[in-house]
Amino acid sequence: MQSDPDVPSPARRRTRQTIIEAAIAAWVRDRDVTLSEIADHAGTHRATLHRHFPGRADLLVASIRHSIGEIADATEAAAITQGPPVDALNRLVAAYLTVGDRIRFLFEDHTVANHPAVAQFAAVGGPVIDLIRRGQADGTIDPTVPSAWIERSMWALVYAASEAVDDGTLAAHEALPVLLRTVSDGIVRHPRRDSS
Amino acid sequence: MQSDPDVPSPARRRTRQTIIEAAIAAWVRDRDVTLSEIADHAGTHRATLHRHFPGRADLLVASIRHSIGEIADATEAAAITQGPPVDALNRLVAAYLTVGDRIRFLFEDHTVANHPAVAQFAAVGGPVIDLIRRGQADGTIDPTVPSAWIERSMWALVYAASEAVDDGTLAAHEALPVLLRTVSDGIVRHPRRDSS
DNA sequence: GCTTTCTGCGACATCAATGTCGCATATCGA
DNA sequence: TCGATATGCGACATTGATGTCGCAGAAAGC
Repeated sequence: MQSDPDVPSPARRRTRQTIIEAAIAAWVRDRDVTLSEIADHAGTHRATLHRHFPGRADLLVASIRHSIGEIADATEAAAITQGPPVDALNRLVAAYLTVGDRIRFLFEDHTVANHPAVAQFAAVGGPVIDLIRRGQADGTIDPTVPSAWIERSMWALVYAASEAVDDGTLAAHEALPVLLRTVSDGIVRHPRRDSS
Repeated sequence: MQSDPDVPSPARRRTRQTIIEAAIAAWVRDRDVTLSEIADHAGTHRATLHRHFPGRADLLVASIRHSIGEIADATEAAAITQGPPVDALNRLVAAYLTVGDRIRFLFEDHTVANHPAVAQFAAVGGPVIDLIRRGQADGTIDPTVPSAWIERSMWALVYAASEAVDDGTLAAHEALPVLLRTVSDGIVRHPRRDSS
């Protein structure tokens, strides 16, 4: 009855999403998980997984795209073109932390991070670099270091914070303030000029 | 003839070290390299590799121990129990950066990072936590965030800097100053109180 | 020089993950 | 209720990495 061959049935879409979700969760914990284990974790059968994703590579690409989409949505919601750069940056970091597991999935491993599908991610990074440069121009963000490094260090700290929450090093409620503090001001205090 | 069965021949030790070195270098780039490729990269034969390390797991453990040893040596050389905490911390970060590739090897992948052989690493981390607490006690290091998080964020930024040098985002000569700057002061500048 | 040791080389078996298929059953949508 | 679709299930072949072995040649040590 193919009402529209391009639009898969709702049921099919649901299992597809379930599998992707399970794959990301499993891959964050262990890059070497078996497709069987992913299928189990998704509450489905390995054969079904193969029906949705012919090969491991296909599932990987789908998971990457899904993650990038969510990170892009979060970035979008942070409205980083609005308001003072530092405020925007705080919103951005907070947004990143909410999708910390996706970020870890994308950058935990070079095989994934260097995947062609992640290259598309540069499109998401553009506005962020613009934001950083804007802050550097008005002096509110450190102009003495490359903007690319600022972006990189942000990612690194968000990554670390997300991981710290997962393994219990940080409590969920303290992660954001602690992260913002470290990103903004580092770890050294200068009592003479600023004792806060 | 066995002059001493516990002391392997010099030649044997050399190839062993060569293989370990090649393994770390290869694993940093790609967690899924074949033992054949590692052997090739070491300029030896796969069978020889198996003579030194019966299985992949053995080579992994040896590589982990080797890396931990070098990181421990670097930490030792930083003399972090000496002098003002902030100075010691700067020396420590600089020392970490010199062994950045080992650090990336150990923490790039959960399979390695959670390996029992890495647990021994807690022994290396003890003095670092002491250092951080010392700085928090005298007010030169941010006392408002957990010391474990400070240590974690240091690792994360060293990791990122080492990676940035490797992929060309940072030039080798600028990596250390940029890293120290970010670790110490974060990325936000506060013109009213400190315009440097 | 000679003996010991280590390495190069290639063959072989093994094993786990992957990918494919056919059929029965359950579930969804009209 | 009925037809189409999606899934569960298990069997099968394939493939690539791994680990083992024996032998011959090179290198190191005395």
